[in-house]
Amino acid sequence: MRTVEELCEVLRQRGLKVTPQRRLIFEALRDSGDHPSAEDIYQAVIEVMPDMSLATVYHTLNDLVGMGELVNLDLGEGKSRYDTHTGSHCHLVCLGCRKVVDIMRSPCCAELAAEEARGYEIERCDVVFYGRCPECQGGVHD
Amino acid sequence: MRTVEELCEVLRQRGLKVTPQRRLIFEALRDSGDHPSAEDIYQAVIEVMPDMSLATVYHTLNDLVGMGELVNLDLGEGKSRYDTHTGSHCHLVCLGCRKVVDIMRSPCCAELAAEEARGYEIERCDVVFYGRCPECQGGVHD
DNA sequence: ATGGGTGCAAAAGTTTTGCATTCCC
DNA sequence: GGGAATGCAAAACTTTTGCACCCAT
Repeated sequence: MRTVEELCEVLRQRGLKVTPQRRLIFEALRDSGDHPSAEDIYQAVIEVMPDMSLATVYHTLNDLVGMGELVNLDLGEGKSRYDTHTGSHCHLVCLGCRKVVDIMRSPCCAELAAEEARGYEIERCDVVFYGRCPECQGGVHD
Repeated sequence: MRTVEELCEVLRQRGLKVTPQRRLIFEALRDSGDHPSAEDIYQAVIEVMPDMSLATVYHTLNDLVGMGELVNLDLGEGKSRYDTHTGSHCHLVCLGCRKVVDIMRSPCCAELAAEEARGYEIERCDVVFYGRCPECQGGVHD
């Protein structure tokens, strides 16, 4: 992820405005090592700016996704998570605690044989591994 | 996917009841070549049984998923799609028309090096390719 | 007859939208 | 000053749940 100042510069270059709310959301994204949901970001920012609206959080996150500065992850939880790593990589999700970790390698299956691609122009490939992290092994299952 | 009669037999073996609603939902799944959403199945069954409730559709689909007879696909659309192919395979989604096709091969990236797995017990791996089908190429983007 | 299934409506949860007000440029 | 951003509330949308009634076994 770019620095907060770089993201502000991206906004300016697009004629968008740099507001305290947006700067705070950028900082929350930078500080959330994890893969936060919109609600996670909202909870983080209202610690500092209690009047911030959840709608503002969604607007800003959607803007970042639209500018290619953030990735919207759908891990089958019924809500989105966001990833500041915009490069191609895989994810590993714990079926117990739902923790998500990055696997920093390009999906090896990104190569699709011509007869498999059926004439599609492939744009990207999402790979998600599901398993149990060390802490959740041996415990109750789901 | 099993035949409708086989699915009914699975229900009986579990002490569950075979109702006209459930049989109709099984038929709708069998006849929807595609990867239908709950709403798609609902629209199909109310053609025949107009009083069927959407809640019944959800109940039955969830039961099938719980019994391992159906797979709940999350393709980042904000709603679930269902796949009667329960074996391991990949999916290819058109970013234009959202059509989904199966790629009948086991995800080759299912092998995760020990240092990448970080001690996780890997259970399964979802692979989704995103691209543009022949009909949606050259047209407007999204 | 009995326990599970169904239909209806309401609820829950996430995300979007309309609109008046605020404020960055 | 002007147009975009914000906050609030309501709406949209998918999915779940509570409950009274019904029906397959």
